[in-house]
Amino acid sequence: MCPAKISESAVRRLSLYLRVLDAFELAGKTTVSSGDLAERGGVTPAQVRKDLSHFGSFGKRGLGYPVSELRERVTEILGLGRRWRVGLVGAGKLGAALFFYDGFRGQGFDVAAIFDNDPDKIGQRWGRLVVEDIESMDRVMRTSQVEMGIIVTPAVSAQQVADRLIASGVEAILNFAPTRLQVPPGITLRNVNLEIELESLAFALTHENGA
Amino acid sequence: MCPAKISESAVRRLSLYLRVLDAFELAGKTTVSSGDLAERGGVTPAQVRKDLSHFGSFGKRGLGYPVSELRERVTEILGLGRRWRVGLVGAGKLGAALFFYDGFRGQGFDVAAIFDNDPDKIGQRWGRLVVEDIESMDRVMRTSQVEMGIIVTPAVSAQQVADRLIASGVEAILNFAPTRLQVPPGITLRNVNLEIELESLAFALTHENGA
DNA sequence: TCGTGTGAACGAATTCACAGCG
DNA sequence: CGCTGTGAATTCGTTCACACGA
Repeated sequence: MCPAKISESAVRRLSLYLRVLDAFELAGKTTVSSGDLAERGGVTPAQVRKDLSHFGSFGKRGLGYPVSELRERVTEILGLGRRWRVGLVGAGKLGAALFFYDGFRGQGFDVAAIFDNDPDKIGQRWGRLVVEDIESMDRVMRTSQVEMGIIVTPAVSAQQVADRLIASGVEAILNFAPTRLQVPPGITLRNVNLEIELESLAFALTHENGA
Repeated sequence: MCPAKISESAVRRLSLYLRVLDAFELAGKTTVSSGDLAERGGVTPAQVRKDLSHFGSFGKRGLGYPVSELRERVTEILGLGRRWRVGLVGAGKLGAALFFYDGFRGQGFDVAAIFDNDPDKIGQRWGRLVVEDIESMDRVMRTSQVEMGIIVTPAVSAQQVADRLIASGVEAILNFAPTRLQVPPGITLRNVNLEIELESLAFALTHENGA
């Protein structure tokens, strides 16, 4: 009922449901059925029920799920009942875009440190933070109690940055650099790779038969 | 051998192999085994062979695959034997980061138009382009022969933008807005959602047992 | 009756294991 | 031999279908 082995995609769907629940709660609905959630989330009702059932029985038969309570439970399950401290490595354009992106702090994630190795960037003030030298990562990460790292450096530096992050105690990394990173077991890594996304679109357009 | 139904993840692995092949070719290697590719790509040798076998027999038994030839074939398969024209919708920070990102044009993708609905942004010169009014999307997209759209607008505008892109003849969309987009069949959609990635990291950190 | 929760059926994707060719 | 190419076996995720409780 609680934790066996939840698939990566199931977890991502929970994020989705959470957003749908937010919308329903805002709209004043007090209960939703798996069908309601499914429709707004673009999945099947059975999928919704199965996903939720991994963590317990939150619904009432014949009625559906209590919106507010389910929202709380899913928030808890995803580990969003608290705030997370994030370190951003790479003070380039993409780093800036992420840093100044609002729906970030709104969701419980605080950027607590920014790093770069470019002397021109180090010392710059970004909002309430100052861009730190990558060399002082270990010290800064520990004093700021950073738990997650986001890599927005060029590909060549990414592995080195990942190694440093891990050495500083970070156990979860989101990598935007177009490189396959090697991380030891126990470290969670997610990749966002623009090139791969575009190439998969190119493949789809090239191999579509009809239309 | 050629086209049945290739899974999305298999296509993404092809992108990966392509990058590994680039590295091998640069290093002067002339043949690689599935084991070589697997090691550098973080997958199993059997997976590599299976993925490639969907498109033909490129290897020699007892020897491996000819690097240069395989690289050409995979490039062709992914639809990267030509350049693609991309339209960027949203001239904010993230849009700018993507626009000025190099490894974009390097991979065969050219941003051919940028749109926004903010009067302050419309008319701005970005490199060789001028930010266009979203209202003129249909005309601009057609004269620029744009084939793919990238959405980097706030969530509230994203669906409307997607509809317009599709009306302008675009059949492939990469969506960075944190919203579930509805698109008709025949339109390829990929989502990149920062919030979902972070939440999946939060889940992983919350539910890790060992350490 | 309605919608959940869930075992069972199904299907997709990965891995295994080996025949076959250089 | 060594390594590919591929059916067979397996694992994993999704969907079905129905018993059960509100």
